[in-house]
Amino acid sequence: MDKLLSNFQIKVQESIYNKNPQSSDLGKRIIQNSIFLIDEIGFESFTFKKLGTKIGSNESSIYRYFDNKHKLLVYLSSWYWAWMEYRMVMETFGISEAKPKLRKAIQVVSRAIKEDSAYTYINEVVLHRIIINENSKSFLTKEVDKENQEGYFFIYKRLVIRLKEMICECNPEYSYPASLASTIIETALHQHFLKDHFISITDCKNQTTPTDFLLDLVERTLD
Amino acid sequence: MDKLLSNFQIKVQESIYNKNPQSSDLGKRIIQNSIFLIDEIGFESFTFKKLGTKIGSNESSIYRYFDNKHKLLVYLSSWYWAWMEYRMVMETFGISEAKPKLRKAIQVVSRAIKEDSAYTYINEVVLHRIIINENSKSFLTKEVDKENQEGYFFIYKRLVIRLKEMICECNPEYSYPASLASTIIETALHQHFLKDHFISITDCKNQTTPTDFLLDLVERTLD
Amino acid sequence: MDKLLSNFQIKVQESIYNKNPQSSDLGKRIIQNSIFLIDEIGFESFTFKKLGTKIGSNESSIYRYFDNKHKLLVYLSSWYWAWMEYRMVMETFGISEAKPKLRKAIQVVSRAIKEDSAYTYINEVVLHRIIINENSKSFLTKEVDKENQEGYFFIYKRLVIRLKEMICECNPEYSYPASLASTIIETALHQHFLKDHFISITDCKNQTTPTDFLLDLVERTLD
Amino acid sequence: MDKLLSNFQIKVQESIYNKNPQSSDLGKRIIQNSIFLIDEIGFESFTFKKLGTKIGSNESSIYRYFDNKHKLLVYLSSWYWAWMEYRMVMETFGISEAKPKLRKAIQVVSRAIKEDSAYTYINEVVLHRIIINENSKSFLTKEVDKENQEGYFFIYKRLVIRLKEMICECNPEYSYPASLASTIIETALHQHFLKDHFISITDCKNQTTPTDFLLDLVERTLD
DNA sequence: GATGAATGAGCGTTCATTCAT
DNA sequence: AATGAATGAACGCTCATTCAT
Repeated sequence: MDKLLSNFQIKVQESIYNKNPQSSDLGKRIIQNSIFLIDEIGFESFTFKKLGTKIGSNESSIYRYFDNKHKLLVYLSSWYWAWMEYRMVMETFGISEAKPKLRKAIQVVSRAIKEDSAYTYINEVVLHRIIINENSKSFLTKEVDKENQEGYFFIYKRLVIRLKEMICECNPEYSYPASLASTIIETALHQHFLKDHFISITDCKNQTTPTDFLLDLVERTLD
Repeated sequence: MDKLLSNFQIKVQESIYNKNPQSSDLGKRIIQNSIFLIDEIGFESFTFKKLGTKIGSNESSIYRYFDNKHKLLVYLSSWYWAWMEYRMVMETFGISEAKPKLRKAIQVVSRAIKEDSAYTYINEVVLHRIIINENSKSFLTKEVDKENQEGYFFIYKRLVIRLKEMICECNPEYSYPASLASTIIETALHQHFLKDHFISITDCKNQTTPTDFLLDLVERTLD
Repeated sequence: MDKLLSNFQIKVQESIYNKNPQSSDLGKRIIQNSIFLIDEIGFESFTFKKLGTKIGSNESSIYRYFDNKHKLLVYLSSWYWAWMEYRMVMETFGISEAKPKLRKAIQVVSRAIKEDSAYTYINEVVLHRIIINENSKSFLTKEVDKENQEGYFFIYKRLVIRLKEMICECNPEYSYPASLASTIIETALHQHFLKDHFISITDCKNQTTPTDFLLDLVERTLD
Repeated sequence: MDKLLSNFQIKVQESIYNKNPQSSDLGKRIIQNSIFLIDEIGFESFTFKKLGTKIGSNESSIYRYFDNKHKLLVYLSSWYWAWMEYRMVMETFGISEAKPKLRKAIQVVSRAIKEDSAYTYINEVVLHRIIINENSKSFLTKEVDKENQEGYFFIYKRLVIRLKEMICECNPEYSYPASLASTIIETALHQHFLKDHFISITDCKNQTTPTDFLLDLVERTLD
């Protein structure tokens, strides 16, 4: 499957970028290094100027690809969720029973990403770290409605809806499948954050991942 | 109780501010108007310069109270959670049974804030709106660990821990009381956001608040 | 005469351009659309990038024709004055008496351009508008003397000198024929501007054109 | 009279600046040196950064006074015309006859400014030079109507109207007093420019100033 | 000849902050 | 204690231009 994935190009909403970063070497360097740089200094301190310095290129070149750092974050976020969705679809594909299928899906979205799959210029371990810290900033803005209409969060929402459908298949009577699905996705990130920074308000440790908590939670809820 | 509350001063960690904004008229105007301004233009666009203009005061005066806008956000956030904790404590005080007590607590933290209690210079309806949008930005930073050590998030965590304890009282066997508690708090905000912006991935509407979803979720989980 | 004009190529100083825009389709599109774009957004906001976008071409292509936007303006200006001179020569050709000849010449340079002659890719109505607004910027620069030596304003000056000669023929005793001629040309543009923007300091209206004022002025001056 | 002038503060429309440059030492240095710098390098090349360097101050300080270089130009222009108006009023004050009064007014607005009156931080000789070159750029913009409504060109127009009234007093029958007045002002500048750069299309020399031409023109026109 | 990509330089602006009052 | 003025630093962005194809 990894072989297969390596040929598969993750597709991100065109409206987010001016020029597809996957279409050139510079574009790939922008993506690759923005992940490292955001991880290193945080999104607030991150600027195109610093990124330009890192990739040995003028910041003006980066503007060819993205209008501003916010759009770049939306891109990274979309890429992450597209990748996540792909994995979820692949890993649950062969499972016919509803419950094991949902369990697998939850595992996919909540497990720690342990090794770099190395089949692209994107380091998924680091990307996962920045998604935990920065994902919500991509939509917690004053422009969220306008950007939502332009499809900026389409992939993210599609993933949640897939999860919701799996929940419905498990228990068609359940009243809050969408809310549960969005809570799972959000919690998968949030508990990771808590385990790293606010350990007193989570039960997750490096051994006990959010996965255990979520699997348990969903099982109790849907049964 | 409202009477009581009006005399009760919400106390916020001293390390956050340079001079207590509750100690002067200017300080109160800073708090009062920062809430309105952040609600209006968003935290990213918010600056001390703009706030200064709004309150008819020089920006340099605001520095007497807060070192930077991030600390002001932490203050507002802490104030919100202190206020929430106070309400939770008050409203659950008389309830002796564990389950109804927890139910009430969940209601308090997740219900829509409908009317302005008007007993302070703080507009809680608007504050609630900015907490939904900006709360996570107060800790999703590179300085989180340092600031956590200085107690910036103490009140927030104490509230979660109170909730966790109520969960434990309901079901001492349950393995993830802290994670569940933090998930409740997070979800209470997040589902509000979704209902306002991403309606396709929530079941909450203006009628069906996050409260219903959370009460149902917790009941199923702990029984 | 229109027939004749359509075959007649307005010739502009070679030193202004790198490649003659009349020699290719792209060149003509550059001229045609630069007139519309300058009219639309003003010369200050006008850039080759925006022009490139408008004509569906890369900005670098425009550099083949003009070194910079200033030279393009000089080109448009020269084209306008060459066209104006041509019309003046044509329309006064058959008139033998000095005074009616001068009167006709003044009419030609000062009248409102009402209809699009449509025999070229250049919209003269719009070009007239941008000449009113931008002509003086072509010479009010620090480089004026150098550019003047290179012949950038040759056509403009030749037109004024033609007018001066007509003035001399009317009244060989008059002491300021050149100043009067240049004032006529300048005033023909300036009063158009005033009538559109500063109506309190002109007597020109849409009915009373600069022509009336100028004819009257010259008549009184030369008699 | 010079004594009197030195106490008289030229007043410029408040809407043009953020902070009155006459109110501080830095403000005066900004005005003083902007005149020299614009004269030296031209308005197109002039930037706040360069001005900041010249006055040994950060460009950001200049923004306290003017939003942009265009507003600074409008300020200089307004100052010039206010100063001109003041001189015109003073020098014509004692003249009761209409014709000599008008002649004096024309002399005031068109004569070469020969010496620095030295009673302010403003060098009028240099200011006159930049007005000749840059004045028209203050209104030949896309924003002219909006700015006109905000009173940016009030002083300029008031001067023209004063001149117009003098013309009317000379000859109440004359049909184009406003156009003649605006032409005089414009020509006073334009002929100065031509004498310095396009000598072939003016009769003005260093000896024969625009004044002679204009006095003659007006006399012939109004008699 | 025309184009697309990339770039260096610098512009206008804002921000957070300091200093003097 | 509060304010106003001034500033250094850096941000986001655009421009004109070059280079390779």
